[in-house]
Amino acid sequence: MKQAASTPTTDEALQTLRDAGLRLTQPRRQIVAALVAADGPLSPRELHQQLGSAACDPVTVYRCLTDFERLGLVHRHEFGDGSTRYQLVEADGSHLHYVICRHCQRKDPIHACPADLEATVRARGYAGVSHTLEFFGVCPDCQQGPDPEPQ
Amino acid sequence: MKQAASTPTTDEALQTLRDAGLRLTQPRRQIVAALVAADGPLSPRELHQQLGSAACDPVTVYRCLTDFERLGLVHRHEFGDGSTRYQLVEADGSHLHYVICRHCQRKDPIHACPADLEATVRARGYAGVSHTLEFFGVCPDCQQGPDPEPQ
DNA sequence: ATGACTGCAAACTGTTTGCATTAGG
DNA sequence: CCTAATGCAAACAGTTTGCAGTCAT
Repeated sequence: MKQAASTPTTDEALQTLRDAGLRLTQPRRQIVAALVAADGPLSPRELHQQLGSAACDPVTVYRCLTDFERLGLVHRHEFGDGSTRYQLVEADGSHLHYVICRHCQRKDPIHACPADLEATVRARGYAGVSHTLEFFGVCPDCQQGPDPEPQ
Repeated sequence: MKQAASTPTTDEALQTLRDAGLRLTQPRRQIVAALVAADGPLSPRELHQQLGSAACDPVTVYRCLTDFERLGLVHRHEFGDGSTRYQLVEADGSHLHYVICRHCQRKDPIHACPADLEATVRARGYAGVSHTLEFFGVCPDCQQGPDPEPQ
């Protein structure tokens, strides 16, 4: 038996690409590795910075992330701050959601997922259902201090 | 007693603005009226087009919608198509969520809301909690015909 | 070999910002 | 009046697109 929700290894993720008929190019390998190593959602820009500009072109990061999402390899987050973030889905297909502090922009993972609501959607006849969910609020710290960290 | 979930009237919405200390300017009145009349989420661009370019500057639409969201007057949607959409919240504070067809981009309202999950967030000490939730899938029509409406 | 993929450059779109002017209370 | 709010112009950021060269298979 394996553990409930573990991040896929780089090899497992690469296998997903191979199975989908995608070529295992150098940029893709590096992007996958960075996603596996990441501890939270990354924007295309952040991802590219971590790889170093020598690794590949920023455009390639966009293209790869789009493909990876289509394969269900990564989950897309819309934090409402102008850029999309991506995070590897767990081995069991689960993913996290976050609360974003309206004041300090801090992202706090929440272990709650409306996976059950997807059943409602499937009942409508939709296939390949996924979802994005983000919470927004003012974190405890920012409620306390009159001005802990505006930005 | 009043009905469960009805769209606020223009006057009710304007009162909200007044209560918040915002001035009832001409552009704001028109934007509120357009939101009340709307039957679904509108992007700033769509909203501005409905008003007619004579009504006000597009920038004003952005500023107003941002303010309105802060007041909890409108709900923000992130359909992942590059632009944010706004919709008036119901009189009882409820709102709708949507399924977006990955193929034809159709938006289908879903009467399911993870309002209960917000309790989890509040339990963490967050205040003024709100959320965005969108579902994505392939609608029945697009599953049928091999190519009903690619775009 | 050959088609998928990348890199580069440039276009685009949605959104934000600064500042002078206008108008709401 | 006096300040919030608007309009205008311009900057910005993230993302997309076209095309020629390159690399995985």
